[in-house]
Amino acid sequence: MKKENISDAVIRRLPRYYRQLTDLCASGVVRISSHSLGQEMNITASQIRQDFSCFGEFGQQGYGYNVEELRAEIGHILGVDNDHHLIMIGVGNLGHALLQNFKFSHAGFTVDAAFDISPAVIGSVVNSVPVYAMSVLDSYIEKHSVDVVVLTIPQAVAQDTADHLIELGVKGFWNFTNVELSSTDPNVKFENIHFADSLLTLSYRIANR
Amino acid sequence: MKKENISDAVIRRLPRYYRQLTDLCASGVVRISSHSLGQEMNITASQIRQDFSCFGEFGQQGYGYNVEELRAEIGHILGVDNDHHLIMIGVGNLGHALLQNFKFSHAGFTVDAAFDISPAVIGSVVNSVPVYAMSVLDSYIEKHSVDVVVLTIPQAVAQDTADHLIELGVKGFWNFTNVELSSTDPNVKFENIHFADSLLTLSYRIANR
DNA sequence: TAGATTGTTAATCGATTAACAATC
DNA sequence: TAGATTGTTAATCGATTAACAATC
Repeated sequence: MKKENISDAVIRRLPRYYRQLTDLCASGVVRISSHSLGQEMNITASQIRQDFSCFGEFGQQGYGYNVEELRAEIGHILGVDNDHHLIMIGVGNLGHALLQNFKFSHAGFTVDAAFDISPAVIGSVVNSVPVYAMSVLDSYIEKHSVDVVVLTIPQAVAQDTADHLIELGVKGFWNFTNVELSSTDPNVKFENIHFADSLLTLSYRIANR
Repeated sequence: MKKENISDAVIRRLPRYYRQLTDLCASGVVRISSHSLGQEMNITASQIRQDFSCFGEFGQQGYGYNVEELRAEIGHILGVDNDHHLIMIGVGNLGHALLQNFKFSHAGFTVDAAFDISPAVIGSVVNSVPVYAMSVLDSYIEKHSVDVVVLTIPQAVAQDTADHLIELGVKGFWNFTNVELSSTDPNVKFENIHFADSLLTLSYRIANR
């Protein structure tokens, strides 16, 4: 175990392992070797063992890995059992869709509240999440613990809103705006969903195959 | 210029360059050097020049790059001037949100139609995109050219739907389901938006800072 | 012209793969 | 026990960075 300097590439594979192992659990598979897991995921057995060894020793020689156990370990590494608290800013079409459909709890998150400027949604409750006015955001954050803010707001106000929230002490952002957010504080983490970048990548691939 | 074997990492940086250059254009910046572009994007000047040199020679010694020209070149490489045609399958909350808000045209895509099984949306028109019944999907694809299918459907039917569409000749998928789609045909391209993977990555980062 | 900056080649760094002793 | 498979060290591969001649 050498918990130092886990590379971005490794971290991004963890959710994939977790997903695959969840599927295997659901199919009732009890044990799996790095070799067969690799075949299913199109990853070499070597890489899988390397990846896991960053965090501990989860297998057994001659046997492989217990699926349920390994799933729990990786889930733990990812923090699904941490009960993080989250609020959403911007309850437009996309925010609404996420509140309705996305299983935040599967990733260990509780959605406590949502905020918007539109009187049309303020006061409503979406999938049991109350929608408040932006004017009460500051006092909300002062009173509650907020680990992550979901930004589903227009591009134009993205960086300003993020800056304001960082000042209030927010350290995690799930950013759906097509803007590269940044902070001078390296402890503030941004995870971006850049729809446009993704579609452009696909555009390149279908044009250059 | 050596258009062979462009790595995934390079391709994924192209949309970011395009985005930054679009912003610079909008700000009226005329020229930029690899050094200043790198500072703005947190990328080394070397890497920027390496990346661009995969596709051609877009700069001028002693001057740098003309912003508008470079933006056009990268847009061209990404295929934004290709007029690709796209249909959406699944007009639930998320599909609806994309149709309403996402600027498909900025990436060079025209959304021709959407399909769903729910009578509640069949026959409706969302942001001037007509929603048809799934039962007419096959005949639609036979009659029209479809470059990309957006999959905003439930997980459970994702791989089956994709398989069926691949048989019908579809070669590009923008996949929003939390499923790893695959095809034996290497010419079929998948680009995934895995919300859950993204949030889990953020969960890891805030838990391990 | 002199200064700036490119495109490209060479050097470095990091990530992936292969190999293998340890051991269940 | 013999076969299988791990965790880890070493070898390879590829991507990033540095350096520099070419030249605007």
